[in-house]
Amino acid sequence: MDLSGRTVGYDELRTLKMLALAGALGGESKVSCSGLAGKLDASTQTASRRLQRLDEEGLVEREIVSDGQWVSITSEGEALLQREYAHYQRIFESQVGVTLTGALTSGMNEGGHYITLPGYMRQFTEKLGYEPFAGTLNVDLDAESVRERARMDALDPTVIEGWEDEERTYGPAYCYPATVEFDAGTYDQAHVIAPERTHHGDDQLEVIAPDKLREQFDADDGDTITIHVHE
Amino acid sequence: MDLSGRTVGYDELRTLKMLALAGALGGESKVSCSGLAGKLDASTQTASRRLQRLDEEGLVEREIVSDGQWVSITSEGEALLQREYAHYQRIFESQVGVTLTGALTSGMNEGGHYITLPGYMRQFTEKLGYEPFAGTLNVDLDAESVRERARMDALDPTVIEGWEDEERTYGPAYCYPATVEFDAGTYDQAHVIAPERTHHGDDQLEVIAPDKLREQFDADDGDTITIHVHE
DNA sequence: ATTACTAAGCACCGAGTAA
DNA sequence: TTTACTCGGTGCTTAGTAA
Repeated sequence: MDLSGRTVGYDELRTLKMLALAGALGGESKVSCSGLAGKLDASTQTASRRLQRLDEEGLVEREIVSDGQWVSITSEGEALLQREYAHYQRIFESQVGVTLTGALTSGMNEGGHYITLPGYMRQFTEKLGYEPFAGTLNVDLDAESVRERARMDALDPTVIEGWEDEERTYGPAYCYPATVEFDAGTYDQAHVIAPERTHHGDDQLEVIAPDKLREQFDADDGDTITIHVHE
Repeated sequence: MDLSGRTVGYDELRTLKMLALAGALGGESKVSCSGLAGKLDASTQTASRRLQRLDEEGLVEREIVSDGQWVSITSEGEALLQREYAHYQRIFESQVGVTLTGALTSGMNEGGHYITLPGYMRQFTEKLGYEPFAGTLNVDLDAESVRERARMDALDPTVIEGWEDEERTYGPAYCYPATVEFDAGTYDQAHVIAPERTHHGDDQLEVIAPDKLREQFDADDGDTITIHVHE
């Protein structure tokens, strides 16, 4: 299973979790290798190495001072912890699924172009059971939802394979079944579609559906909509 | 940091988590080494070995059949996952603390004897700021609370050191600040006291306080009481 | 197809050391 | 005190094989 693609061992994640518990998530936290080594039940060398590695991977930022170091977890590191948390939530909480809210936007609508390409379209028909309307519904997620979104990683998506033509390659995408709530009503045969690797902090969400939702629900830019991503 | 004392590597925990996600928590789940290997991004041999190890540690139970194996996570394994979950909750949830409910009981009241020993009493005065009443309030936790209790591990307790006299040694104990709710009212200067290593499935909880709570709140055996363990 | 053993390779760990 | 380097030893991983 991916830990965000990189070569991050699970022991590193454990170290990252320790740092988060030590308060390195909100902002900087003063850490010493010997102190960390104690918590990890390992040598100071190992603690030092783990911190270096986390640094190299971009999961933490450090400022080394004479009597220790100031460590803060980056947004990438936070995303990793969120993903792990989402797994445990999925294990222990009966309430699965993620509810996101945001404002409808036209955005750049790049997605709308891509999904019509035959390499993708064929797979939608096959794997989702419908041919999506040739455009995506774009949502500007609110801050809370941008964070919540990480929990989608705990669900298992329908994987749309990447492919290539003569000119370029097209990356894989993940589809999550979703229900969309508009002011005018609810639509429940939609899917959230996301590139294989969602950048943390991305506040754009794209939805596909067999129908032109914007028209069907008479929705305009700025309307607040709620997306319930289910399992 | 302890993973329940035993030599359980973090990689094993990761495997256990995967099994839980595969449904091995509620009951048995059919697993094959190759499938598990895929999820773990490791070889089938490693998957096999991890399962063996989890079995040896008593964290899972297995029944090997011709085309795979049926795996179920033991209560000990579940406790381990709960502890890990509690850590993440502590990281991400502002609402920390654990609320437990149960029935008042006289029990054997072993604790009541121990706490009066000078080796402990001295530390209570010093570290908790009061001299506890010479008896513990014993609570029979309900099933839900027995599970919830694992989350206390994510809080950091006041540690009462172990000691010894000529005859025997006395183990260390953990104290967690707590508020106790009786029918007759609420008391908020209490502590839950637990031996260093709580046995999973233990449904007994012991509370100490400067006053004789049973008398002060006119409580009898069988009364339902709520204990809120805070940070 | 399974699970799991053995053996070779390699990555990780920690002692010692430097700055 | 720190952090982090080098360097042996250990133990985990994987390929191959057996059942």
